[in-house]
Amino acid sequence: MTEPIRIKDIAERVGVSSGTVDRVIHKRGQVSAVLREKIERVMKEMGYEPNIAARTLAHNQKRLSIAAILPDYRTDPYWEQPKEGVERAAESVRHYGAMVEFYFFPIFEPKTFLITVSQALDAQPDAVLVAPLFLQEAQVLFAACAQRNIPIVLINTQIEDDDELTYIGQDSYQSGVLAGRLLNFGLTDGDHAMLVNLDKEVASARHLQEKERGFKDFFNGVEKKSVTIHTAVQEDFDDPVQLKTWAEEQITLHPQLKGFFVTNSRAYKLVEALSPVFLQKAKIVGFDLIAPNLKLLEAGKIQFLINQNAWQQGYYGILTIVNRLIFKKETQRILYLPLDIIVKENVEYYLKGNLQSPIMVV
Amino acid sequence: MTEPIRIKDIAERVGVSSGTVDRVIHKRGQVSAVLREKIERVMKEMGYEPNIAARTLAHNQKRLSIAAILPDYRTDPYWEQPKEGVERAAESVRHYGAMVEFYFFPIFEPKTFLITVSQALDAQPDAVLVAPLFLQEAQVLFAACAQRNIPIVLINTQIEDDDELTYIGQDSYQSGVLAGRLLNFGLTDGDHAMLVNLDKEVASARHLQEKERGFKDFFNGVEKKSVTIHTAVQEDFDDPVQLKTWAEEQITLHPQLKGFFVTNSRAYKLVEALSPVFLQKAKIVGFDLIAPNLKLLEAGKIQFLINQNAWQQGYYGILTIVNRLIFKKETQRILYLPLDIIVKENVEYYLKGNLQSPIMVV
DNA sequence: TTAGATTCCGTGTACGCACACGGAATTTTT
DNA sequence: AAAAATTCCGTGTGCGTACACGGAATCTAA
Repeated sequence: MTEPIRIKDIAERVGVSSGTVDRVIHKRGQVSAVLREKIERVMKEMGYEPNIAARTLAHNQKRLSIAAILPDYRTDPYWEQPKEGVERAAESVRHYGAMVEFYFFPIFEPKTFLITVSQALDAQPDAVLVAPLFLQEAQVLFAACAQRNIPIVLINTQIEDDDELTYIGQDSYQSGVLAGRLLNFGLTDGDHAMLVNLDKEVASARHLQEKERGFKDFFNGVEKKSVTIHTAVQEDFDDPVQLKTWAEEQITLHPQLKGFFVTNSRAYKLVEALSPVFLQKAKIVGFDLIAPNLKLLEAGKIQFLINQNAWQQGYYGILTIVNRLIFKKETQRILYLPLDIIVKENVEYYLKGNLQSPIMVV
Repeated sequence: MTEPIRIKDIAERVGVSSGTVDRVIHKRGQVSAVLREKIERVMKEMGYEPNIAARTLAHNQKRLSIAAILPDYRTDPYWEQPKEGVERAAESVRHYGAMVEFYFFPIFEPKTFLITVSQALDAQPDAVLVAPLFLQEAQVLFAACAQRNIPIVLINTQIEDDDELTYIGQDSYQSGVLAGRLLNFGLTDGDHAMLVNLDKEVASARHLQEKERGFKDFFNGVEKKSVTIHTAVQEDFDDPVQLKTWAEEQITLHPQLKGFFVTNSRAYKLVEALSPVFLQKAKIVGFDLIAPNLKLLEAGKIQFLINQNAWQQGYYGILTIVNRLIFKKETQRILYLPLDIIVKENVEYYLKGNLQSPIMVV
């Protein structure tokens, strides 16, 4: 193995001190143009790559505080996963001087979200990780971060923007297409299928719209069977009685209904609202490996779950920030996590956050 | 954030020098029992965790050479993936003084495998990564490694042994069960399905046996449809004409045949041997994201591919070794990688080795 | 031309850990 | 009891990088 090239090697080759090379590397100026170019050339020639361990060690007096603004995990089991991913990542990077402060907001309250945001910003974080559920209110946060010049990483909900936003999560459209494919496997010609939004403010929820678009596009595509698609929204998913009534209505209305695609992690609520008899023939595709869903997957009452990798969204979100601000690495603007297809036979591999051993980005 | 505890902090608290604490940490003796216990106690109390960056930096005069003994990737596209995973990992850990030397052997030649092994061992590696395709011959390698007291990591083929072997790969039995589940989705009552081994020396290939067992167990289980299962072995898979003849025989023999489970990455060879007409109705489940399979998945001629994560097998294999020997971390004996279900709608996420940014285990 | 301002570059120290070296304290031997 | 051997522990240095500090060289202004 060839010995790694050090700053010192570059310096000696050029005939300057290591401090000068360092200034070039960090673009800290104070170096004449001639010398700078020469040093840059020699660095390329010799293939210099910084020693991360040494860099980290030298850096380690620096402290990095990250604000994680997430929906309250106590109001919705889905949000436990990003939280745990963030916690795990925080643990991994603690040694490098990064710390994470959580700020939780109630899942359906845009106004409280704004209050939470201002609390987070008051603490003067160096970076922000956020699940920007509310399009309007998120803009306020984006503006504030742009003004303070601190990087911001979005998870779960993708919002395009002029600023330097990073998104980590799923491709919602594609997940809708995939759901179509999976339902299609289980259905036969003439069946009806229904896309169900068990959510609030669906019209303004970008990711739900995208899923619907993808789902419909699949069945308009070439490979589909002749399946009729319905769509429905039910905002009162927290009231079992009402949900049951609603579900039975749908079934009577569409007797050919054989398949459901629930666009978020609440497939279990739909299953609970459907009669056991009906369930025997029904095919259900949902999202996310949360406990109530897993139970029904195991019982054969949910056929497929698409894993949104919520845990990884949190984990990679933090790692991305640390990579940028501590290791000063280039990071990608958009990281689409895989759309894992989960059945009971492979579910166990996706439960522990996929990363059995702590992983550190270098 | 609480400041990280350093060796120095421990030393001051106990009233000794950092050198003494260091000797306790590394169990290098030269410390009285009383003091040792006291230091160990204080370390726990204060929750000492070594600074990986500093440790790595201090360690860095050490060199670690790893021998990677793999089937020749030129004879079988499957083996490109582990090779690339190993290469990527090698790149990530180069800074830490680890280097990987490849040793390739022809995929069906046990004798050449032995020669390759002795070549690898002649180079005096500090650790070995191997795909032990040949049960008998692998024992020779295990013995040699045990004698030299160097750790060995197995990928792809799991072999139990008394020695301290580490296995990274799939759970073959479970992948068979999963294949059963997937085929079951596409078949209807009364259909026949066939498990096809396009391989040589199947009887002594542990992982193929396990897949078969899992597949059959699924259809003997509760949730299955009434599907009749056949199994077949075809060793002359490299001769298209012969394979075609054989395939047509099977179809005439079993007119109800609607589904195939190919137990390795050669599903594409079966597809090429089947008539287009027959393929329109056939359901095919295979393994691995190699180019010819991907093309057929895209074309809708293969319904499902199960991803064996061959890339990751190589990647995590190297990382495990580095974790053990450089970072001195505990590593797990068995790492079962996920059994990803791949359809054309989610295939793209699994192609780039899943790790877009270089990742280092710490 | 000289003092002052500015640009440019070298030196030194710290980061936390690993380990070699040697000195002090204790035990064993003479 | 003195010498030798052994156990035990502290000190010092290096790993490669980041950055503060200050000195030397060059440039500007009087």
